[in-house]
Order: sequence, then C-alpha cells, then structure tokens
Amino acid sequence: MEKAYEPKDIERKWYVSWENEGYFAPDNKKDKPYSIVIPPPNVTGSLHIGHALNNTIQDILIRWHRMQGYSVLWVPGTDHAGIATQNVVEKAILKEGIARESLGRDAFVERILQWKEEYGGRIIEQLKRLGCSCDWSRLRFTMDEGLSRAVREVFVRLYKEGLIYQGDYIINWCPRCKTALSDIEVDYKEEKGYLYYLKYPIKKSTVHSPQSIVHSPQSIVHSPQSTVHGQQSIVHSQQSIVKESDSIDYRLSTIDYIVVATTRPETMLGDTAVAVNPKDTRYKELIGKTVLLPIQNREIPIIADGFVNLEFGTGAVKVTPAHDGADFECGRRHNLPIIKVINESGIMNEESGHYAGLDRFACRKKLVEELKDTGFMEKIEDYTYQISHCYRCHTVTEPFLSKQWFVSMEPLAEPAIEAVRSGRCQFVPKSWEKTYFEWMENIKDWCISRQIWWGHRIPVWYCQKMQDARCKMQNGVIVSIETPNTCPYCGSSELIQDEDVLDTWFSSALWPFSTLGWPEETADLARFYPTSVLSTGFDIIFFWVARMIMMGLKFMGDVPFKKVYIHGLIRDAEGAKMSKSSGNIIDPIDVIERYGCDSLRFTLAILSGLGRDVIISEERIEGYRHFMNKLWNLGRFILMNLEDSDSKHQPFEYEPKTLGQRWIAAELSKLVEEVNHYLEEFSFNLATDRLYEFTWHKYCDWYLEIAKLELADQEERRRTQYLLVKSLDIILRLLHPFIPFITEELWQKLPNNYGSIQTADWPQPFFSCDSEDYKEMELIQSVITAIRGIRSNLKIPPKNKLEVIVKSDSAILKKYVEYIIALAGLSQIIIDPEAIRPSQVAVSVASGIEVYVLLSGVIDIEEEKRRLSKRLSEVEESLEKARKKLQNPDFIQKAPDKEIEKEKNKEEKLLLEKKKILEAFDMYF
RNA sequence: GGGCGAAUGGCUCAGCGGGAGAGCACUUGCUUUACACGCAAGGGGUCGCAGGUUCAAAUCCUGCUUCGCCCA
Repeated sequence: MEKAYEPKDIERKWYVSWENEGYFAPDNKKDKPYSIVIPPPNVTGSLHIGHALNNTIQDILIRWHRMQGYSVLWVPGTDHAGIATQNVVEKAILKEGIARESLGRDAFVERILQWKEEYGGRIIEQLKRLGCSCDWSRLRFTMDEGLSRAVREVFVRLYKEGLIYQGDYIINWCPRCKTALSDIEVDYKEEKGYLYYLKYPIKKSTVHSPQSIVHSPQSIVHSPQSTVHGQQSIVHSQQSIVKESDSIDYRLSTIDYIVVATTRPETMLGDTAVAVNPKDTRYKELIGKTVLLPIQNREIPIIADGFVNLEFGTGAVKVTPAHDGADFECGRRHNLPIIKVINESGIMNEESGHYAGLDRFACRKKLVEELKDTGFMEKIEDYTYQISHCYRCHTVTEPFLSKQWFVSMEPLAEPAIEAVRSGRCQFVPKSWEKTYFEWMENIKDWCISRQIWWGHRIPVWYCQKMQDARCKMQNGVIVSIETPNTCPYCGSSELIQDEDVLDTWFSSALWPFSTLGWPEETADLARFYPTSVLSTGFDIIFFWVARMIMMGLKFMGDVPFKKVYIHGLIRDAEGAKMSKSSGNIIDPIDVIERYGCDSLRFTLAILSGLGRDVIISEERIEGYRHFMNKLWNLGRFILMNLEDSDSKHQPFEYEPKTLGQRWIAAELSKLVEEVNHYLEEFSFNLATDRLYEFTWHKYCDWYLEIAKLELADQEERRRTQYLLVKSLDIILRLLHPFIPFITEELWQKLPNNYGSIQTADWPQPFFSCDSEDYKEMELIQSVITAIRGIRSNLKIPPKNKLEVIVKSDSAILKKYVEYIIALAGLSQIIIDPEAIRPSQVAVSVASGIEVYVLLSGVIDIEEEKRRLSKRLSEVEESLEKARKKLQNPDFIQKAPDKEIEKEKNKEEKLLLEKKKILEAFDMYF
C-alpha cells in the first residue's frame, strides 16, 4: 500500500466497477422501497458546488438505505431549462452572426438539440465523478417522449376541468427575452429613481359618462401569439375613446389642474383615467370631471376607486390599464379603455405619438424634458423603489398586457396545504413549512405560457375555418393530447398550433411521477411513488417543491415525497454567495482533481448543519483530505499486522476482553447509535463530526496505541487482530455513505469481504460495557495525560523515558500498568498507596490521584513554579465556585441530590489537589 | 411594512437549564517505524446589549441593536 492516499485511480476504478456490476439499480429481492428523484440540473449546464452539495446529500441517503436493505432507487435526469438554454444557444449562434429570428423556429430548435447532444452528457459525467449512485438506466430528460406525454396529459385534463384558462391580463414581460414570466420569475431590486409630479389640466365644461367606452374588435395586434386570434383582443384604439356626443356639460371647476405622481412617466402616454380615493375629501368635487392628458391631448375622466392610496404622492394617480397590474384591474372595474404604448421589445409604439420608435427609457428622458418645457411637470423628487428584473437576464421587466395561459391555483393549493399540515409531507427543517404556507395561502394564478421556442409546445390548436356553429362556439380552440389532423368540430384541416411553449417548471412539477412512467401505470410507479425524500435548496420551494406537491396530489392522489430536506446555500469564506461575476467560484471537479472526491463530500457533509448556509473554503477541504489520509494509514497499519492472522482464511470471532478492547468496542457501538440517530434527523454535520472525532481521537489516538501493545502479547494477539478487523470494518461501513471510494478500497483489502461495501449490511451496536469500564479507562487516560503534561512542560523529549510514582491503591492501574508505561513513555513506575514523595519530583493530581515524575537531572525550578502557580489559581477559582454553591441554602434545598453530590465530589478533589500543590511549594520554595 | 434566521475564542460552527467545546489557524517540543496529510502539550472567549424567570441561564421569556434572507 502507498504511504499516502492517492484518490485518483481508485475513484475511477471503483466507479466503473460499481456501474458495471449493476449496484445502482434497485434490488427487487428487497421489499422495503426507498426512492429519491434528483432535482434535474439544466441539460446544458455544468456541475457547480451547489449541485455537489445537493447530490452528495442525496447519495448519502441513498447509500445509507441501500446498506440498510431497502430496495433503493435514485432516478437521475436533466431539465430542458427553456429560457436559460434558449438564451445560451441564442448567444452562441449570434457569435456566428446568426440571429435566432433569421434561422426560424424549426432550425433554431434543431440547433438546441445539437447543443444538447454535445453538452448534455457533461453534467451526468460530472455527477459520476462525484460518486453519485443513481440508476443510470433510468436516466430521464424533461423533453423525452414519455415526459412530454405526461405534460400534454396534465394540460388537457386541467383544461377540461377548467383549471387552465386563457385570457388577457397584465403579466411580467421581459423585453429582452421577449416572453411572459410568472410572478416568481422576477427579482425585485431596490433602485434609486425619481417620483415625477405631473399636472393634468382639468377640462372646465365637460365630462364623459361611463358609457362612452366603445369596444373596437378590430383593434391593434398586441402580442406575438395574438396574431392567430387577435379578434379576441380587448385592446382599444385611440380613435374609439372619445365620442363627443356622449359628453355632457358640467359645472365649472375652480381648480385648473390635478397633480398625479408616477415613477414611470412614459406610461402617461397610455393613460385613460385619473383615479382618486372616494374617501379623499380633497378631490371630492373633481370626481366625474375630465382632464386633458398632456402631449396626447386626450380627454380622460377622473374616477373614484378604493385602490388609490391616500398617502402616496398627491393621492391622485394616473391610470394606465395596459401597463400596470393595479391599473388594469381598476380599468376593468370602470370599463376604461386600454391603450398600449410600449411594444414587446420595450420600444414605444405608434400610440405614443412622436415618441414612437424610442426605447422606453430614452422616451422617459425626452418626455420628462418636454413636460418640463411645456409646464406640465410640477416637481421631481428623489425616490427609491423596488423594481422587478428578469431572473434570467436581469433586464427590467415591464408590466405588459397580453393574452396568456394560466393555471388556476387555489383549488390545487388547498389539498397541498392540508398535506403538509397533516404531516403527510414534512419539511426538514420544519421552519420552512411556514414559508410554504405563507405562499400557498396567498397563491396567485400561474402564468404558464412562454413566448420562446425551446420547450413543450402548448397542446392547443386553432381552427382557421370555423365552418360550423359548434366550432364557432368553441372559438375554434382545440385542446388535445394527440396532435389533431382535422378540426374535431368542423372537420377543417387548417389548424394552427399555439405558438407558445409551457413554463419549464410546468414539466418539472410532474417530475416525481413522470419519471416513473406516468401516465402509464408502471411497476416503478406502483413501487416507488410516493418517493421518500426530496433534497433541495430553499430558493426553489415556490418554483418547484410546492408545485410538485400540488400536481402529485392532483394526478397521483398522493404527495410526491414524504419528506423535503431543505439545505442551505453555499457561500464562500467571506459569507458571500458564489457567483461567476464575483470570481469566488469553487469548481467541484477541480476540487475533486486536487483533493479527491471523498474529501469534497466529507467537507460538504460536515458543513451541512440544519438550517444553515454552507460556508466553504479550500482550506477546509484540504483539512479533510488529511482525514482521508489518516483513515488510509489506519487501514495500512491494521493490514500490516494481519500477516499471521487466521482471519485470512476463515471468519472467526472473539469477545473483547481487556479494558482497551472492551472500551473501544463499547465506544464503537455508541458511535453506531449516534450516527444512526443523526442521519435519521438529517444532521449530516453531527454524524460526520462524530465519525471524525471517534476515528481520529478515540480509535487512532488511544485504541491503536493500546492495540500495538496487545499485538505484541502472545495471548492477546489473535483477539486484537480480530477486533482490529472487525472495528475497521464497522468504521468503513459507517463512513461509506459519506466517502464511498476510500471506504470501498480499504474494505476490499480486509479479509473475508466479498461483493461491494455498498451492499454490506449497515452496522448494528454489538457491545456495551458497564460504566465502571468507562471510569477505569478515564482514570488511566488521566494519569497518562498528567505525565505527558509534565513532560511537555519541562520540555523532556520523548526518547527520555521517565520514572514515575503513582500514589494509589487502584487495582486497575496495576492491572493495566503497561498501558501507562507505553503511552506515557516510562522506564519505571511504582504504584503504591503508601508511597512517600521523594525530593526532586514534579507533581500532578489526576482524578484525585497524586502522580510524581522523578527528575533525576536538573529541574527548571522557575518553570515548575510557574506551572504550579497557574494550576493553583485555577484550582482555587473552581473551589470558590463550588463552595459558594454548597453554602447556598436554596441550592441545598432545591437542587436535585445528584447535583449536590457532584458538587461535593468536586470540592473534595479540588481540596486534595490544592493541598498537594501547596506541599510541593513548601518543598521547592 | 410583514415574516424567518443568525449573533459563542482569529475563522467556521456545535452545545440550547447544572463546571464554556470542536475543527481550522496559532505557540512550543518531537524522524516515538500506520500516518509530518503526523504525534504530544499549550495559549486564546465577561457566549451581541438590557431586563425577567430560576437554587442555577450561553441555554427559557421580553425588549433592543447589528447582520443575512424571503415576501409585499
């Protein structure tokens, strides 16, 4: 064996072997199922440290359960990631000088598919480097035929139940991606801007009656897909607004103009009303009057509506139904006309008069100047506000009126709330349930149509003929799982499919059952649904987790997973989020190359505290590489000492006998229980922390040193060999889920192991010793530590063996005196209750026992004096505390006996130690 | 504005009612044949602040401060 652990070849060797031997597929002979579906990474993405964390956690759970004898399935897969992937490929072809639009839809989708072929396998290979034991034979992709079928099935069924509908609403629009976004796909960022106060002159003589609105069916085409069915548009052209004949005379006003405040002055070009709060006494007499919209010279009414906030600005607001969500609702209530002035690229359109063709922000600048020049700008104030950005490209989004498809969420949310409340689906840590409830209880309808080309095309067709009444009744809308050749109503073959694709999250929401074969009734579905756990970050609770729960309940009649483990975000050593732009990325593959996969996995696990972000740095990973090396050498030591062992040929069994053996066997059994306990509650950090502490500081630091002694003892050699093999075997099994490669490599080298450690039985506690054993071991350890302390303090090198007198009648010290001699480096030891302290000694008190180290040479009086003084003041301080407690009548009266006893013992020991130290002082000084 | 979380040694965190702990970093000594990716010993903290409950508070309660995140 190499002197230091070299992970590279070992990792490659074992992964290939595991895959070839088929260990990752579920074992059908086992009856208890355990399943996880992977959160599918973007098909064209590459593995980042967040993936590494999430998938390490899943692999720990998977391997742990596989060893526990479950039939384990981890379904891997990738996501088509609509907008993200389209953007990436769009940029790539632009470098070749090709615009997406010039390529056309089919050719562009073809390019994405090529791209997927080229890069799609990369992240899968990277997951393998991480050691993930997914069943690769079940690899899925969200746009696979089966999964696409599931998407269509769900769409059609929801549509038929009236839970999917189409309509014109204000949605979040990204003018760069040129698509609608759902409410949660925008990020709000604080920005400094201005609040503009605009003066709208009041017309003195007329006001419009509410009936003045005229619908104009042939109005402007407003969104990409509405070209198909623009006849349903409710947008009104400017010409239709004012009908002079409907105007009536009204009394003259004493006020010349009304002032409205806005942060987006360019939208004023599309204003169709001014609104005030009906309770607002300031404006009471103006309600029903007409103002003349500056620049556009359009007459618009002053209306009263409760949505107006009296506190904001002047209490009067401009109403732009085409470009603001609240204004749109207000417009509906008051039957206001709707005028769009900005197009889907964020450019002012022909309705904006001489601003047509200008970018929305350029328009804002110029318009503000014009309003200033013409006297319509009352004032401009500094103003900080939250502004929404596209979560994909960070462009400022525009509230935009367009025809989109929506899912009606309330009926789906209700059972999903109940499922979590009742505990059928539990969040870990539980605190995230509150976040979930908050969102679910205030859920809004989900805009699912996207005006991009890469994704699941909406399974809706529009009949272009509408040749009969039935077809007309349906508006020619055909919603179908199978692609129709002819119109099912009128038989026309002129059908055009809806141009839009579905939100990527729509297919993701079906992932836990679509990957298992739904809508077919497959064996996998019956066996592995609901899945056991979902592991993910809190950032996609709304995007993904909640929607999966809703869809799972709706279509499978059960939750998609019994538990949701929410892990923290990865941050760098400064606590900042990792991002390409800040250059603080840790590339997991690079880390694996340099430190080995196991080091990375162990680091991630030990940093994953419940409800905590994971702060990682390269030093940490390097530190845990040392642990791998320690483990390697521990294995090397044991294997080196098995040459004559009968364990090589046949299994054998010995009961632990000596104190050292019993102690480590019992500690190891305790460790098994602790690791189980911590894994059950998803405390990966505590489980790994215990494994680290045990392996290094109990097993290597103490037991291995004792084992060296007992290996040299003829009587104990066999028993020790057995215990070494058995204990290492258990340690490796316990560590395997966290660090699969090194544990497999060492386990294979142990005698009598066949197959793979990943299907070896998960350890059970196998030995317990009584508390006397622990006390005895502690006593021996404390004597050894006391002697080592003196040695170190007096700077006596290890090669100088010491002579020691221990004033004690302890039988156990006598029995295991060899432990003390070896571990403290002694040449001679006397254990005698009647021992008289010689001169020229250093004194220490361990567990109430006096220990004298003979110093035959010159002793550094000053150093010894300093050591004793320091210890004396510590002892006195503790003594004072103990006394104070014991003198408190309340303590004696109210504290439990156990505590009082403990305090008395403490006092006794401290008194003894103080006495001994003072005696030593008398002698030296 | 509402909600959640955090505040413990230089750094990262555990502890969550009975003597302040770990890892990393730091200091000192050491080729003790498994391991210098090591061994041994050690220094370093009024547990954010102010009240309260209790015989006893880092730990429970209340308020405040600072930081982070989410939602509006």
